[in-house]
Amino acid sequence: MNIGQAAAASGLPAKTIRYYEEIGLIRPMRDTNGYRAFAQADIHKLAFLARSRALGFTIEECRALLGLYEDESRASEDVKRLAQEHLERIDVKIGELRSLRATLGDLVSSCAGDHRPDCPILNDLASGPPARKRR
Amino acid sequence: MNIGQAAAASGLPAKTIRYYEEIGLIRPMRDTNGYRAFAQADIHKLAFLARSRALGFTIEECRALLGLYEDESRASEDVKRLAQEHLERIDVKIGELRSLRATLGDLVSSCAGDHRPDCPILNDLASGPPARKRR
DNA sequence: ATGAGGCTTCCCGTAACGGGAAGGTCAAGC
DNA sequence: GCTTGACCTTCCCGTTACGGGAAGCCTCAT
Repeated sequence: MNIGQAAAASGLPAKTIRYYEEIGLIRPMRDTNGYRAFAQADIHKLAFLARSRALGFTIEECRALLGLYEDESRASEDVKRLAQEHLERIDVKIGELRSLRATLGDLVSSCAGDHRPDCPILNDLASGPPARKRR
Repeated sequence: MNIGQAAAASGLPAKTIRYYEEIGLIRPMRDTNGYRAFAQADIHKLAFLARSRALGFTIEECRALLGLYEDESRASEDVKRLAQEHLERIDVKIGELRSLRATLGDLVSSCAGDHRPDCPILNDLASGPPARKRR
């Protein structure tokens, strides 16, 4: 299996697969012509990585997860902790975005959005970031 | 006012201020010794930028907003549209994160997290990203 | 033999800065 | 007058996870 087929089978772009090899996430064999030769085990790893990345894990977390995946003597505790930390990061991020969304939503709805220059959005922006706690 | 004071007054790190000058967001004067000399107008712009960035606008959006801010003949419509688009991006992002959070939350709570190797999280990851629609 | 795809490596660009080096400047204290 | 320490300057590298594109080899079908 060369890289095009590995890409189709794993759902990852060829560029990404090459990158994963470069940073040592996978180590496919090489044919005599220099082409990468992917074994089924490689395809499985790639699919694992694709899914992990899709769930938002960073590359380094994926590396750790892959290590745990291949370690028969792992403790599920270690896996869970990684996922838990990621989950918390997501919650923090959601919180930040919701806060942003609220502020921005207020501003947007307070702006007439017509041909006149007066704009509460610009007024808010011009009031700067410090001393911004006046509710 | 040199850069340290401008930083304190605007709430932006000096590094960021230099960067903003480099990409043409501001154009402070220079003293004879080569030090940047910030006028009040520059401080206002910096505060505007700090607030805009804090609201999640990209640098290019900030550039546009700053342009509108300084354009007395602007239409608030243009400002509102920029903010509206940003708002929609935020909503999309929140949606994605919530979806992720749901999936990840299920996985985390399904994992025993003990010393044993069995782990539903790894099982899920190993099932790859394609054909993942089976509810 | 030639053309169309694949494959290879290599290098640049992304967003928005942060860290740190090497060196000039300024105000204060001795 | 000199030194110290706190500023300031420019410059260059590193970050995340790849994507785009060039230059060139391999293979198969016409």
